[in-house]
Amino acid sequence: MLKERNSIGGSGGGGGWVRPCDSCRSAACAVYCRADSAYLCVGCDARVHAANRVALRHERVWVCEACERAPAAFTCKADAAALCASCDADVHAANPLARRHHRVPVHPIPHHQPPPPPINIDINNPDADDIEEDDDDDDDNEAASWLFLNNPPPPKNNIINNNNNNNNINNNNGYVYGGEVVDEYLDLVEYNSAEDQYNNGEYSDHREPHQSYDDDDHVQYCKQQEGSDSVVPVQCLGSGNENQSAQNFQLDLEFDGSKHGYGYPASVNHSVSLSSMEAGIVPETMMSDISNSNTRPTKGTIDLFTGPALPMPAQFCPMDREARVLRYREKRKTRKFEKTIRYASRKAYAETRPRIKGRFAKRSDVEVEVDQMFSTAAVMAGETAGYGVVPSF
DNA sequence: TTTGGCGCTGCGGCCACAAGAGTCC
DNA sequence: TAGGACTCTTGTGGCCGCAGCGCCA
Repeated sequence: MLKERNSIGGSGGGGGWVRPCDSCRSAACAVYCRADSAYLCVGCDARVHAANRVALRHERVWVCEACERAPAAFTCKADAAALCASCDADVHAANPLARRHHRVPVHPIPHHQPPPPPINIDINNPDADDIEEDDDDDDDNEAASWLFLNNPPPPKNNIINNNNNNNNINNNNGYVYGGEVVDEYLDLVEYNSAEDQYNNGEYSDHREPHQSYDDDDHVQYCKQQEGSDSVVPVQCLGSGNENQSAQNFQLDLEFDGSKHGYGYPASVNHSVSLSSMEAGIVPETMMSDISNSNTRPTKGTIDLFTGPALPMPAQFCPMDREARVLRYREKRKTRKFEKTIRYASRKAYAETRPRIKGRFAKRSDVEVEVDQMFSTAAVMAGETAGYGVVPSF
């Protein structure tokens, strides 16, 4: 299993090349082995460090996700990224918001396992050592949950207190996002990153094999959760409300369109105000493509109940996942946060439309007649000029 | 230390209507 | 099956109201 890696476009990184794996020389490196002083791809890392017990104990860290050339030194929770010292300085000196990001020194990847390390959650034993031993570990696991999106988030972020009877609100004021939680510290970038990860199916296998479950397992999981006195996972909101639990879980699955084998995952309409942002204009000719290629459910809704659940492959082959990761990275590089104008003609019309206190106002008859006169004159002029088509904006 | 007032900032809703999308015949 | 008529939905920008926050007395 590969670690989800969100590279951040720090000025300290990039440069157009990625350090290749020191072993195979073909794949991009993913981890840095301090003992070997070697940069390895995931495949070679697994192969090399599974060779013997000594190698098994090699201390490894992730390669910086921004420059992908140096070992990571810090983990930024808000960016959900492991960065080297240089990229960390560059990225987090960019603006005051970035400076507020909570960063912790990156911890080495523990005893060799297919990264990321699984977080064993013993529901019935919250005090188990597998979860957290202290606050530091708690923070680390939280960071890991962001960094290693393949993992389920640790209970801290994913729980609510039964006694508080809070629905869809966790203790950290995070936002529940399809069973995951979007941290309050996350700005638009992170939010969109998470969205893109969903859209790209990056969350497809965010559960470890032993933690992946089907509906029956989920029911069992919820029952276990509900049997717990202290914590209840977000997926199992409302004790005794199996329908709610099932819906939440179904929501989670719907986000993970890859499991269904859909060409596109279930799209979710996220309303983000971009009024202050520069607008990029999408040529209207593209709209037909967009409309045809992405059938959307009703605005603000997720199609949860239409049709039976499709069979889901439990695992993707490594090549498939690698391709998906590459596709995601490409998409991330070209991602734009500007407001996208889908219909330039509508924009032009809206700008010329009469307003009253900012609201669109009805056009008076005089204005309509004037418009008709102008349009007629324009058509006439176009005909005399030999043009039979009135161009759209 | 607490409370109330004030200013600033950001977000969401509202409006009309052309154009796209879908349905029916 | 193609195409016209019809209905429904979407998207567009600027202003206002409101909530949240910080500052000060």
